[in-house]
Amino acid sequence: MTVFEVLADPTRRRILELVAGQEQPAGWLAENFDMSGPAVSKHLRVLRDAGLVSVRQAGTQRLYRLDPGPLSEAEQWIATTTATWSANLDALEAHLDQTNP
Amino acid sequence: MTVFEVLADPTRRRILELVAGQEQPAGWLAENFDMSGPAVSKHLRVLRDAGLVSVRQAGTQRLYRLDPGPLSEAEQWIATTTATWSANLDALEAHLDQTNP
DNA sequence: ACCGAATATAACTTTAAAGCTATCTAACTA
DNA sequence: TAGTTAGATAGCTTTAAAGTTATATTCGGT
Repeated sequence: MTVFEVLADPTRRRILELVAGQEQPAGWLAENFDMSGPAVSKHLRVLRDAGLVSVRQAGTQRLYRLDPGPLSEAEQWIATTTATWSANLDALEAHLDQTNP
Repeated sequence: MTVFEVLADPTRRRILELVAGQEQPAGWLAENFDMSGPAVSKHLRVLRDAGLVSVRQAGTQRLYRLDPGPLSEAEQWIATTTATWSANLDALEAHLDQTNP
């Protein structure tokens, strides 16, 4: 599953927001959503497999925290694509300046 | 459909790359993919609805170009989330520096 | 060793996205 | 104005993601 596919789901984006500030136990995360525990657990699984979160066992609970690596991968794609766009925009403007002084 | 949902599909991401540099006709875009024309047309529809591309009629063909607005929206979400993460990382390091001089 | 709490996995159902073929629309061209 | 080309829409099928309940696992406490 690619980063963008993982980010497509709003529940998963919200989870990432919740664990960005500090690590949080799975149970507490689940409380934030209007769905069953297993459903949230499955989302956590997807996030783990994609490397977007990491887990740490603390007694009986599992603490999740953000792992920003894959996020910057996505950010890069956006930045590159946008850069290509503005490069071309600049070229166009330069051309207009030249032909229409 | 949210920006991230739209970006989840690899065909759509590739289309955005193809129209980032300069506007391109729908037919030429379709040639770049191993799928039917209508399938590509549907992706273009999704991209239009999301405001990620705009179209211009040129004779018999339709020229698509990137519209970067919604992209920066997605970029912002990533940036904010990452920022929250590093803010906390900084706080943690400061704490460690303080307790472990 | 046993029990309860926290979380994960299994098996299943429902829904929607993505593809296909066939058909329609719009614009240029003879 | 009839034909041709470019592209979009309609209707349909298949696949996979996301949810559900039930069951399994793992750890700490008694």
